[in-house]
Amino acid sequence: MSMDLTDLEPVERRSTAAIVADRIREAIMRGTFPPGTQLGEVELAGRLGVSRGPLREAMQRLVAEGLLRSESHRGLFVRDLDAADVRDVYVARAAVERAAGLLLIAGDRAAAVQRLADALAVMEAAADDPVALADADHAFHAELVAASGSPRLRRMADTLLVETRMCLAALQQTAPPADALLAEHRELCDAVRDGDPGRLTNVLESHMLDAVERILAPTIVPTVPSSLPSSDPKKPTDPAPPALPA
Amino acid sequence: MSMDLTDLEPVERRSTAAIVADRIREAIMRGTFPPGTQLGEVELAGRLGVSRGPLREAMQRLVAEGLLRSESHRGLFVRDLDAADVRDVYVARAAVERAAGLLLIAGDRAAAVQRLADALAVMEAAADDPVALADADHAFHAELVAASGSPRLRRMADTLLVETRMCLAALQQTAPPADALLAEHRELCDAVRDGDPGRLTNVLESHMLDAVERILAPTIVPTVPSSLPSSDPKKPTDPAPPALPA
DNA sequence: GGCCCGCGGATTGTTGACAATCATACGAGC
DNA sequence: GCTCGTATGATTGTCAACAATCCGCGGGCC
Repeated sequence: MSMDLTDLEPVERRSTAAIVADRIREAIMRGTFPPGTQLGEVELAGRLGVSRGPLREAMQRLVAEGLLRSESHRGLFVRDLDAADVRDVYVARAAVERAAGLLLIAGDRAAAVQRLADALAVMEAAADDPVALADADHAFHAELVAASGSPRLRRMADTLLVETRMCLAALQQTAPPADALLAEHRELCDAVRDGDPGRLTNVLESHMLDAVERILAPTIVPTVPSSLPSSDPKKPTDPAPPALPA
Repeated sequence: MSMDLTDLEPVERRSTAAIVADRIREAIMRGTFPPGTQLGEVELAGRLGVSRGPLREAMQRLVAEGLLRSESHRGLFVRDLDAADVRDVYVARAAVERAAGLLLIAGDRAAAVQRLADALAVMEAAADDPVALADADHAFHAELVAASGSPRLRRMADTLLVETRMCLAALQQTAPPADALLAEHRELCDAVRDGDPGRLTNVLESHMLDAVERILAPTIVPTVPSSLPSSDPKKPTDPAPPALPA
C-alpha cells in the first residue's frame, strides 16, 4: 500500500472556525454536552485555546446545521430532541439514504458493494463493544452515502448522522441487539448487490422504523403524530451535566 | 380573518448574523453576486452597516450551507456550479421532495392539497412574468416541503432551492415554457390528491429530469455521469459584477 | 532574455476591550 | 405575606485595532 503522490491534494488547510466546529460537533455527538446544556463562550474559548471570534463563527455554523439553538442575549444551547425529532431524523435519513442507494445501483455497483462490505466487516468485528458498534454503524451509513458521489446527499447525511448519535447518546438506555442490527445491514448490502430499487427502499425504510422503535421503546410512543394532549408535557429527564473532559 | 393571539409566539428576535446571512443569501440567489465573485469583507460590512464580526459569522453560516467556498487567507467566493452540480441539486431535491410528498399523502391530504392549490394559483397568475414565475415555482416547492411538517426536510429543501435559483440565474439563457411548467406542477398536485405514492414519485422525478435538461440544454450534456474529458473546462461567462442594491 | 528574490499593498485572521441585555436576589410598599 | 421595583452580576453582541498571510510587481542575478 504505497502512497502515490500523483494526485497531491491542495494541502488541506481548514479554517480554525471549521476545526472548532468539528470539535464541538464531536463533543455533542458523543454526548459530552447533553441536550439542553448551555455553552458559555468564554469558557469554551478558553478551553479550546482560541478567542471568542472564531468560536462564535463555529457556533453559527453549528446553528446552521441545527445542532445548536441560539437565544438572543441568552446563550447557545444544545438542541434537545424529543420523540418527534427522532422520527423526523429517521424520515430524513430514509429519504437521503434511499436516494444514495439508488445512485449506487445506477452507478458502479460492484465498487459500491465492495465499500459497503468493508464497512460491514468493521461492524461485525465491533459487535461486542457497543460504542464501537455505534461508530461502525455510523461509518456504514456515511459510506453508503459517500459512495453515491453526491456531495449534497453526503452533507445532509453527515448532519443527520450526528443527530442520530445525539439521540442514541441522550436516550441510550439499552444497547441495541448486535445480531439484529448486523442482519439488517447485511440485507441492505445485498439489496444494493442485487440492484433491486424496490427491495432497497423497503429494507431501508424498515431499518429506519426499527431504529426509531428501538430508541423510543421505553418512552410513551404514540404512533400518530401530534394531537396528543397527554399527561405530562414536562420532561422528567434532567440529569446533572457531567464534567467536561480535558 | 381575525388574528387570534392565543398562541402568542415567543417574539421572533433574529440575530444580526442570521439577518445578514439572509440578505447575502438572497443576493446570491437573485444572481446579484454571480458565481465566482469574491466577497470582500470590509466592503460588504460597510454596505450592510455592520462590522466585520457579525458579517464573518453570517459567512460561516453560508459556507456551511454550501453557498460559499472559503479559501484561507484568500477570501470568500460564491460557489460556481457546473453541470454535475446542477444534476446533484436536482437529485437531492427529488429525494427530499419525494419524502415530503409521501408525508403529505400519509398525513392530512386535504389540507396539503389546499396549500398546494393556492401556490399553484399564484404560479398561474404569474405565468407571464418570468421572474415572478420563478418565484412562484420556488414558493410552490417550498410549500410542498413545508406542508410535510418535517423541519429537517424543510431546511434541506430551502438550501437546495436557493441553489436551484443560482443555477437559473447563472444559466438563464431562456425562460422556461410556462405552460409545460404549470402542467407538471398541476400533475404533481393531482398525484398528492389521489394519494398514489408511486405516481407521485414518477411525476416528481420526471419533473426534476425535465428541469435539468432545460437548464443544461444549450451546453454539451452527456447523460452518463462523470468520465467526461470534454472540450473546454473553463467557463466563458464572466460578466462584470453588477452594482449592489441599497 | 529569462528566472528568482524581495518588497509594497491589500485582505484575511485574531484579539482584547466596550456597550447592551438579561437573570437573579434583595428590599420597599401595599 | 405577597408583589413589584431596583441593584447587581454575568453573559452576549459588537466594534476597532493588531498581526499574519498572500498576490502583484520591480530589481537583481545567472
